[in-house]
Amino acid sequence: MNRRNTESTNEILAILKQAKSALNHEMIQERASVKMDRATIYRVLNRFCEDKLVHKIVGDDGKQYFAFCTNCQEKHHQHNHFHFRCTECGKMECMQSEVKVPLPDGYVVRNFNGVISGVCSSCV
Amino acid sequence: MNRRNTESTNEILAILKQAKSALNHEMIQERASVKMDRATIYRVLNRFCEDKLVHKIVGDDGKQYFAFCTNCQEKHHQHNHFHFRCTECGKMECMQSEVKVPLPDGYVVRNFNGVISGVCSSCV
DNA sequence: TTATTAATGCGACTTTGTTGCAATAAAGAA
DNA sequence: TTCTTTATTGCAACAAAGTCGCATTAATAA
Ligand SMILES: [Mn+2]
Ligand SMILES: [Mn+2]
Ligand SMILES: [Zn+2]
Ligand SMILES: [Zn+2]
Repeated sequence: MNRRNTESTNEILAILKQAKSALNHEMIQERASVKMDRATIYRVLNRFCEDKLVHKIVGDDGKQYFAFCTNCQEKHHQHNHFHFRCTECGKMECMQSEVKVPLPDGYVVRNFNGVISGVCSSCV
Repeated sequence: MNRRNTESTNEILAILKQAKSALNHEMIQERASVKMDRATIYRVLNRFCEDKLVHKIVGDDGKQYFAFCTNCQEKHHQHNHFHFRCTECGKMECMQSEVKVPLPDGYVVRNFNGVISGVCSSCV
C-alpha cells in the first residue's frame, strides 16, 4: 500500500504540475523525456487520483484527462468546476468558477464532470 | 441527402421517445424488438443528431448517450443542462435547470457536456 | 415497374483503457 | 552493505466503444 518514489511517478507529476491544464495519456507520453508504457501511465494516474493529487475529467471526446489539484482542501477533494476543451489546440483548461447544480431530493452526488468544448481565444 | 423511413429508424426514435432519459447504444439494442447492427444504431443516432432530433451526451463512463429533444426551439438546439447518471441503475437523466458558465472573453462555445454521477433516489 | 441511391449488415479496423504475469527495483530490515 | 519484501513496471493480451469500406437491400419517386 505504500507508495514508492519512481522515475515515472515523478516525471508524470512534474508534467501535470507544469502543464496547468488537464492532459490525457497521449499528451503526457509525448511530453515525457523517459519512455513509459501506456499501462504504466494509466496506473500512475489512477494512483494519483486515489491519493487525490489529481482529478480526472472525461472529455466530450471520450478521453480521460488529468489535472493537478491546486487548491484542494485536505479532506474536501471536490471539483465542481467546468473545463474548456479547445477543439483546435486540444487544450483542456480548468475554469475557475465553481458551479452548483440543483438535484432532486435523495440524489447522492459522487462525481462532477463538466466540459464545454469550442474554440479558445488563442485559436480565434 | 433525403432521409428514408425505415424500421430501424422508427424503432430507435420510438425507444428514445419512450425512455425519457438518455440511452447508450447497448441500452437501445437490448430494448429493440428487431435485430440491428451496432454500426446501424450509431449511424441512425448520428443522423438524428444532425437533424437535431436528439442530443448527445458523453458520460463520465466514456460512453455516448442519446436523448430525445423535448423542448428544443426550431433554430435553437442548445442543451445547457446537466445529466445525472446513476451508477447503480445506469439511468442517465436530463436535469431541468439550464446552467450558465462564465467563460473568458473570446471563447466560442460549441458544445455543452455536463454530467453528474452518483446514486439516484430510486437506488437509495 | 424500374431506376436511383439512402440505409443496412458484416467484417475489419482504430482507439482507449484495463488486466495478468513475470521481471525489476524501491525501501526498510538485518 | 547486503538481504528481503513487495510496489511498480513492461509487455502482451484483452475488452469495449465507435468508425469505416463495401456489397447488398430496400425506400422513394419517376
Ligand atoms: Mn482535488
Ligand atoms: Mn435539442
Ligand atoms: Zn485553443
Ligand atoms: Zn438509479
